[in-house]
Amino acid sequence: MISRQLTLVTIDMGQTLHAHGDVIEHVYFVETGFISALNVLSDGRPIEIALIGSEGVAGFSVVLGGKTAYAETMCQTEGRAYRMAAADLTEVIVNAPVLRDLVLRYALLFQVQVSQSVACNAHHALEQRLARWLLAAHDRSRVAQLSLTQDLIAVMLGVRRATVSIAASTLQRAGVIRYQHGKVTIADRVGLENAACECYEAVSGEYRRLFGEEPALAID
Amino acid sequence: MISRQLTLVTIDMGQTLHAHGDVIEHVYFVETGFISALNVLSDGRPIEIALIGSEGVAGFSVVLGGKTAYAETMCQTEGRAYRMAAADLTEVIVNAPVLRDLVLRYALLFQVQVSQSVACNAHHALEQRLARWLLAAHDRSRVAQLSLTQDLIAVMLGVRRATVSIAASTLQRAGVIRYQHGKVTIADRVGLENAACECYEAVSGEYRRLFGEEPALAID
DNA sequence: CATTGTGTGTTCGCTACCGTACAAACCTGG
DNA sequence: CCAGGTTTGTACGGTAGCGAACACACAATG
Repeated sequence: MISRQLTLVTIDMGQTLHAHGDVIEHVYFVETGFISALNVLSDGRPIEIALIGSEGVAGFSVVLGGKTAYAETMCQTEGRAYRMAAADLTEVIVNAPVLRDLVLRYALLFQVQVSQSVACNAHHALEQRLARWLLAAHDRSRVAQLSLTQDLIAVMLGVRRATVSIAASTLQRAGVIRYQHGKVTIADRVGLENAACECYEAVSGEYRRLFGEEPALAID
Repeated sequence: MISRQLTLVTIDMGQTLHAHGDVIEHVYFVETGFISALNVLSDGRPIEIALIGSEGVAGFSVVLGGKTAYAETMCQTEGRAYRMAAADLTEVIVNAPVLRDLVLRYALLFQVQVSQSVACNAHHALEQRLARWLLAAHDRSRVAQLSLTQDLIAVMLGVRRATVSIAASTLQRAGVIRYQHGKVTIADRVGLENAACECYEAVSGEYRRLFGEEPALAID
């Protein structure tokens, strides 16, 4: 009965679940909302390495043998998650091969996201990257209107806010998004997909390959 | 007796061990030399996401449940590696917790490398990144003179060769490296460390944290 | 209603790196 | 020792994004 060790908790926008270097006390199986995994440089500048939604687990690196968090995890929306003590997870997976394989497979998907971001950041224009990011956020929140400032997105993408503003204006003029004071609305999902680089599709494809056909994890 | 399933093979410079999308037939426990893990965009442009040396295993993603390779692995030097059938590895680790934990911990280190590259590529100047890359290559080959053209390094770092040439000239004028027609010599290791960004130290530190104190894997 | 804070659009000059190109230096094989 | 391929240095104009700054729009509060 794994459910004994799970607690449903609410997660708040801006909340840090794991700070860099901290011992990982809990992992979070996301239910709703989404979480950014960040790499923080010594001067404090963070940059996003991957987005975590209901497909994922924040703090999964305990399963790979990590005691402390390398990536920070920070909530980008309010939402809900099942929290589990890290020690319970590492213990329980010994005799729960299905759960273990699922978490390991997620670790692989996470890695694919980060790898793709390396290529994307190196070779794709900001406007495409912004579109890709909005699509990923949209997938994970499933609402058309997101509470996201350009300032925040700029930090995630590792660019200036002004640069995001210009790219967002272009997308807005094309009619695919609308921006209103801290809120983005996805007006034309297909248009946004066309505006994004291949990286969105590359990661989605890998997600389908890894998790596609089978049912979602039923926690009992 | 794991050694029964291991074959010592030579790896050649330029050889591709896993191509993107291919079924992973074998994994390679690197003995000498080093291997680049690459993310290839659909237009064919590759970019390096991590370096694999004797600390690592090319093709480790089978342990996470991946059947096909997402990252390409390509040898940057000649060297030696113990090759093992992927199926044998996944089978053997069921009853070899030490080996399994070691490979999983390596998967985590690999992830740290890729994550750090995201931040590094976004925020650090090419000269620092070049220094970082040379240090990583030097660590893994343990020889001061490396057979590496600027063209190759440019592809790895995702920049033009001309840009590498300029950065290399600066490092050369500072006396930390020497370049002679396809061969780089590390002349001043400490100077090179000073020229590199924090990312080199961040990854090394994480390596020590994950693998530092214990003896290397004794395969018997 | 006025005030204050927050978010957005846009500007300035600046720099790192781009794509392309070409010549010089270097190694190798005949 | 010469010819041809490889590697490196350097140049050109072009551009995406930088840091800093400012005005304006909107939202929340008293």
